[in-house]
Amino acid sequence: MLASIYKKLLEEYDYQGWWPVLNNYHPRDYNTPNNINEVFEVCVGAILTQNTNWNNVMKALSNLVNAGFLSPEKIKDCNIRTLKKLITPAGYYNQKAGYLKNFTEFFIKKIGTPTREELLNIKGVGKETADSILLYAYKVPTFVVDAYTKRMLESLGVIKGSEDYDVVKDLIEKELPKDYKLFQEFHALIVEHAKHYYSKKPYGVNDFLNTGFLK
DNA sequence: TTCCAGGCAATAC
DNA sequence: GTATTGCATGGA
Repeated sequence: MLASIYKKLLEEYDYQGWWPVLNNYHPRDYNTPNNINEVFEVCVGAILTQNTNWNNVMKALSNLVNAGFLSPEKIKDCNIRTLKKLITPAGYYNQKAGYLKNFTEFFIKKIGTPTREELLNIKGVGKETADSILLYAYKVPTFVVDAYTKRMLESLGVIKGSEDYDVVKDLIEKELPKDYKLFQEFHALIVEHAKHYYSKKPYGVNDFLNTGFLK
């Protein structure tokens, strides 16, 4: 079921090349992020994009880059007010500035790939952000369940919609090869698809996935 | 003008 | 244990 959804979405939208680094998507390149700076950038983006559209996140990331602040050392040492100002376009900047400080402190100490547990212990990193960081920054095959994913799967009748995050995550992972490349593409494709069909109510109207092949 | 976005933590029930 | 609420900008 989920494999056929993935296949259909891939046919429709092609490879997405997530996670964007320096504003660039990179379809079929699964080596990105290539270095520690890019890894850090993906993590920062994952925190900034919480309940916020990517366009606003790009503005915040650009501000950080232009100010020379997109590095662990800078974010760790900078004045919190300065940080808030730079990330203002991403919204919730009072909270997110603190979240970035918390994450950066962890990032500087941590050697190698963090565990999900470690990430979840950081104030400001919840399940989706932790999984985004693992999947897109560290290439760990863990699936990212977002609001779009649940919305789409509910509309398609795959889930009820009231399931907990980890239940949906396990359900998806169970039915697919545990491959970080596939997980990256599938999540990105779901977001792309959902922007078309699951952003406005009523959800799922004219979704080509919902017109017969699943039923 | 209203609605929404690639959630999270704190609080209330 | 589950449901609500506050957080905020910028684009459609």
